[in-house]
Amino acid sequence: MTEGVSRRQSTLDEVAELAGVSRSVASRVLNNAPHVSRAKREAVERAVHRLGYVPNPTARALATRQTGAAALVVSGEDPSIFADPFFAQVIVGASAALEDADLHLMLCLAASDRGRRRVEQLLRSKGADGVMLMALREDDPLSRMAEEAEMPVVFGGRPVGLDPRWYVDVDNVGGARQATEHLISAGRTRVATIAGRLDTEVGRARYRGYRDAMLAAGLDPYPPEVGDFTESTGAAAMAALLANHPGLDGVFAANDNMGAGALRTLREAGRPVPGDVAVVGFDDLAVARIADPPLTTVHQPIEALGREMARMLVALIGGQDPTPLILPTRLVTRASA
Amino acid sequence: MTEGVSRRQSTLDEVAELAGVSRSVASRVLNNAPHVSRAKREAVERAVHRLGYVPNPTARALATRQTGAAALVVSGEDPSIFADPFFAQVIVGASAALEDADLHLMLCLAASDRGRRRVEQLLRSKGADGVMLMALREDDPLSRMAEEAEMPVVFGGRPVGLDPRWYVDVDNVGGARQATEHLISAGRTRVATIAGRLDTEVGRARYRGYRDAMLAAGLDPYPPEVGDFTESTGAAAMAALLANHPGLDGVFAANDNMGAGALRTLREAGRPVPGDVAVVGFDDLAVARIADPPLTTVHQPIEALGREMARMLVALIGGQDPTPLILPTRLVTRASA
DNA sequence: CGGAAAACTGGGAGCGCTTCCAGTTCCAGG
DNA sequence: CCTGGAACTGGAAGCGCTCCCAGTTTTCCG
Repeated sequence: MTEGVSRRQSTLDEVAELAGVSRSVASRVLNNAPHVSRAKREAVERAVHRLGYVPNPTARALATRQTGAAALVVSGEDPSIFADPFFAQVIVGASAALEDADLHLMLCLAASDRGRRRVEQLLRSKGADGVMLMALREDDPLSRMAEEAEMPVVFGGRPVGLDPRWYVDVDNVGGARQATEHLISAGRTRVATIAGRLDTEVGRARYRGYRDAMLAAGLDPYPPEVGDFTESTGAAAMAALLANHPGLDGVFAANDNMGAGALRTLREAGRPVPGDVAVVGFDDLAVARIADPPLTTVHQPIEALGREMARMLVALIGGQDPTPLILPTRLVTRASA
Repeated sequence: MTEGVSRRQSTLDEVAELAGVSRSVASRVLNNAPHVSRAKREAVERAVHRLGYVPNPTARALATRQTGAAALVVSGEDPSIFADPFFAQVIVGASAALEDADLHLMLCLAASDRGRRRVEQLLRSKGADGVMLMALREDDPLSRMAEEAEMPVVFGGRPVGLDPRWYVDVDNVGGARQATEHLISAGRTRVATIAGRLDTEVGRARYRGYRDAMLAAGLDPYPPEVGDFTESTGAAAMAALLANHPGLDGVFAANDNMGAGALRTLREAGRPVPGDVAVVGFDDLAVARIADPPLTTVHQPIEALGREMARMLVALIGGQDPTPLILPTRLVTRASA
């Protein structure tokens, strides 16, 4: 009859006792530190095995002043922003890199006031060894908190109006320029843009890229029609564009969701794509492949973004001073342009 | 000149000293426990404020034997399974519920062997107060680990071959039946199905629902054409179906991704939807709305799934014994059927 | 106004682990 | 056979907080 009843977790003391050594030696074995004779090392290992001992991470954390966890904070006033598959990919990348450093991933959706307060708590109480911050808005209270935190902080994408010391970003300006140039080089001259919220750096940067490309080609940039990166606002923006500039023959949408929305509006308006109007998106998410017609878009290495953020954070935690990173983008040509 | 230099974090002892009380009293104030006079309470609060004191969660965890965190473990041999927007929504729900209980969310993608070992470590070392488990496969090693863990465990969706004590699931059988009935009641009689992997409970349950509905209507169920829940395998499965049963007039796809793939194949094969072949999906993710034609599908309350899992876990952690939950689904009629 | 009950207080013993440091032991080399 | 140093070892002092408990002060009635 196996006694499955909750036998208390065994401790390092018990291991040491069973192995006939002191707690210090047992500890050294577990952290494979030097100064342990082969014999004792083996004795301890045997004891660990027999007892099924697992070190208590909390106690270890208290003693070492290292929590063994890194936090990924996603800001935004609406938790649904997180539903964007973008974040899932970031997480996959970050998770893998943290795993390599044997750190746990804490996820904080800092949408509500309450959530933000908890993040502040986390930052100030050193509840994690470091933090990755994403999707900050203009005047986001998290910016201030992050600055005051005496803790490694890595930004994912540069926040508006801040110039953080450590960040990983994607070449949004370059990508948007490339997308617009693609449209222009295909002979389109009346190219409008559906921009993302201009209180985000992504929204601004992609608009800037569009604008640069237009000016460089000697064309007049259109005033940006702004959406909030969702399909429905993309559709609405496209409708507005069509109403104000019926003659346009190309559209650069600041992300794929809005691009898909634009395609829908164009379809409903009976304007063939790409025959009449060509459309380019940004992100290269699944929706771009599924859209009809499949959306030409700017691919960005999202998983790599997450991975590099985590790596940078790990370096920071390790006392190094890594340099910021800007990841390249690349145009993916499909049927829509 | 403000001394921004890393002044050591202040401790409860310092607060107590500044407030002129003992550490115990200060502690009681912080946990607003009874037996503290109004005067001392205020004195402590003032000291906390002046020192900018924030309790150290690690020390608290060690003393209370509660980590203040719950883990969400997503199994699967491929981390990309996590890219499914499904999980993002689960997380939004779970995160909100955990926030209410003031618990942090740890996310574990247990794809690699290494990842699985880390989860085991977590389970055995009580590195979290409880665990939510999702996407288990048949014979998933996590099942055994979860059983042995002396820690609250809640399953999201029932794992194949296990009958866990606590879980939250969605009415997959009922939803699939409903979807199939919808097809049948629209006059379709040659209804095939694109099933999800049959080594997952979801895949099996949805196939069972399809089968039940067909039999109940006196129709012959088709053998399932199996995909792995991705768009491309959905497209491939549809192609296979078309090759084997060119006469079919309806398809129930076990999720929206595969449904979207099916739509693509049908479009490429020149089979009008829904005129020639009607299609119904499952999940009601964004892709269903964006698909062309928009996909009729079975809506499942994903965010609620996450929320209820977290709530159940919180109850369990609180020593209660909640009952399993099966969340209802509902048919959403769009153009594809 | 006395005494019992209730409210409050602070000392101290942990929680389980790391790590400093003062010994001990063990070898070469002299 | 002795000596200095390198290799080990284990005692003990924390890490910062909770909480039991015994002692002290109030409060409330009869």
